[in-house]
Amino acid sequence: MSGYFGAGTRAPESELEIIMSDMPSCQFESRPRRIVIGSGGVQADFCTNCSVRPTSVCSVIEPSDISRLAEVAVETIVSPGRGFIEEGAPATDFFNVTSGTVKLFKALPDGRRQITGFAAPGHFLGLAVSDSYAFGAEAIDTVRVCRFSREKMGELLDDFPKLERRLLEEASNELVAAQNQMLLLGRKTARERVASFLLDQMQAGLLPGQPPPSGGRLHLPMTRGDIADYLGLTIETVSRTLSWMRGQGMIEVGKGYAITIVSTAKLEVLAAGNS
Amino acid sequence: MSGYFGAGTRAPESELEIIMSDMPSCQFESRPRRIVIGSGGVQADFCTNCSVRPTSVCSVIEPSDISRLAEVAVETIVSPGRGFIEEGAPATDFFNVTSGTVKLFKALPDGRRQITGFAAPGHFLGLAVSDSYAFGAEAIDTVRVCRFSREKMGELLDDFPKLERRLLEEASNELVAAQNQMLLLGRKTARERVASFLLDQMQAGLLPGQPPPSGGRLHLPMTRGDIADYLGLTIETVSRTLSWMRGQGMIEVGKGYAITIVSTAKLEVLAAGNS
DNA sequence: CTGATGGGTTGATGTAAATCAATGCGGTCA
DNA sequence: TGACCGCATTGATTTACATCAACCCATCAG
Repeated sequence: MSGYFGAGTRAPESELEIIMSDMPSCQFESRPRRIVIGSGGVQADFCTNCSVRPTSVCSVIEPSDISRLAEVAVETIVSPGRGFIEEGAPATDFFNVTSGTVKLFKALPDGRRQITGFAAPGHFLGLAVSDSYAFGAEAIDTVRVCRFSREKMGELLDDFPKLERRLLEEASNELVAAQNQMLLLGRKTARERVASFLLDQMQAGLLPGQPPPSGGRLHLPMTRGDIADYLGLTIETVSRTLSWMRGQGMIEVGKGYAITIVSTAKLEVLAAGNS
Repeated sequence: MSGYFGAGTRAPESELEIIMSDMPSCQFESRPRRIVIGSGGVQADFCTNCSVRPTSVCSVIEPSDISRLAEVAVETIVSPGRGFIEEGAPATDFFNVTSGTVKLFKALPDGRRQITGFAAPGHFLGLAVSDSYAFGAEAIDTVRVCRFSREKMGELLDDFPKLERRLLEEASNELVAAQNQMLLLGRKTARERVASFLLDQMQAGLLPGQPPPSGGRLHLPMTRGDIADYLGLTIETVSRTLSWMRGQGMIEVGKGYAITIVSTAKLEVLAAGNS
């Protein structure tokens, strides 16, 4: 439990290209695993121009020190459906999502799966402490992440105390979200869960760094199966509940991954715990 | 979201005695609320002799600086069933549990309740960030806590960077526990939940700072109702499941709050996800 | 064009756990 | 002493959701 940061034993890797199959955290991936890599951290504006820097943990690093950040960050592109953190594997890296959406999950031996959260751009991954990852992570759509080795992250933390405070803030926010999710999973009905989920997704879209949803229009990148695994339900129940909400005039269900929230008020009544 | 620490506006309070009814976080408490207070932080050995210091966040403060800690800590005794953090109330303080067990919970408007965790001695409370508490806290048995104002805590963090890292570690551990609980609540059956709970409680007893359970003997301070609210079940289901486990020769259910684990192996098979 | 595949919806049926209900038991208070 | 209360256990019944199953509609490969 000591040796919190800097305990990593990862071999130095190329700054410019990585083949995912070399990463131990991807051994469970069965699909073809060629991974495209963005240009590495050679130029300083790699971080300066980062679209999520203003909203991510990196924002606490002063522009004058930005090169330090760029040195240790390796940008990686993960294609849809690909996993890049395996539950239980040695925790060698931290990640910062720069685009796309990631699902985080835990699984039981028989395959039952609980998605513990969705990570949008700006989200920091890998905080869970110990020598191995406590959860898995998989790209939903095309995802870009900044990868930091645990070791180098430790050095950064020593040099930039602000970073540590920011990580604590990040962790605390996660904790609040986790507690809300426990209330949802333990005590809410299917309808309440789906309503809460839709409102949360709308809220997330209103945050800086996300494309703003206009007129209640949501673009959910995840499948019904993902939503079910997130809400502790089955695909069928999610589908039926969405259909019921459509019938109630609460939402409109578009083709593909589009859902439009027609009545926020009705959903809020539901989510708060009425039926 | 900024003004993380040090945003508190709490008036200076007596170091020696506190009446709980003066605390805004206790307005919801209907029972008589006279609270006994331990001798305050006047002498330096207040913290030096603290039984949980070795295992709590306070352990990172050097003995030479211990007086700084004692200055800002106020020891409070909370009697059984009494709440000392109200969900949604202004978050003015942090707490460190020094003895007894605390339940942390969130509630829906109609009274449904989810216990998000039990806090044992050494546990740090209040990490959830924002101006108001995201959860409530209530003493299960007689509880002693060290209280720190948010403001003073901010000063401590500025002066002792190690403290910040320790808090991050604490938060990360909480996060792992929360993820496990999400898996439990979303995907495990009643039997699996109760088995996981019993094993967790045994594990918690093995940690330093807790009375070591001998021969699988557990003393659970919480009621069946608390267990149910923690596991997302009803009282009846918890009771039935414990009876079933007794019938299976997995446990023995004693009078009051005593449970003896007879077969850890059988419980582990259950908890891992077999029926 | 055609069959396969993955995601989604909807219907019929089953079941784990909730709900409703009765009973026991150990405190505590009048 | 007896009435009451909180907590726990156990039984009967109900129900929300899971499971099983059929089907639609894209997309994609051959």
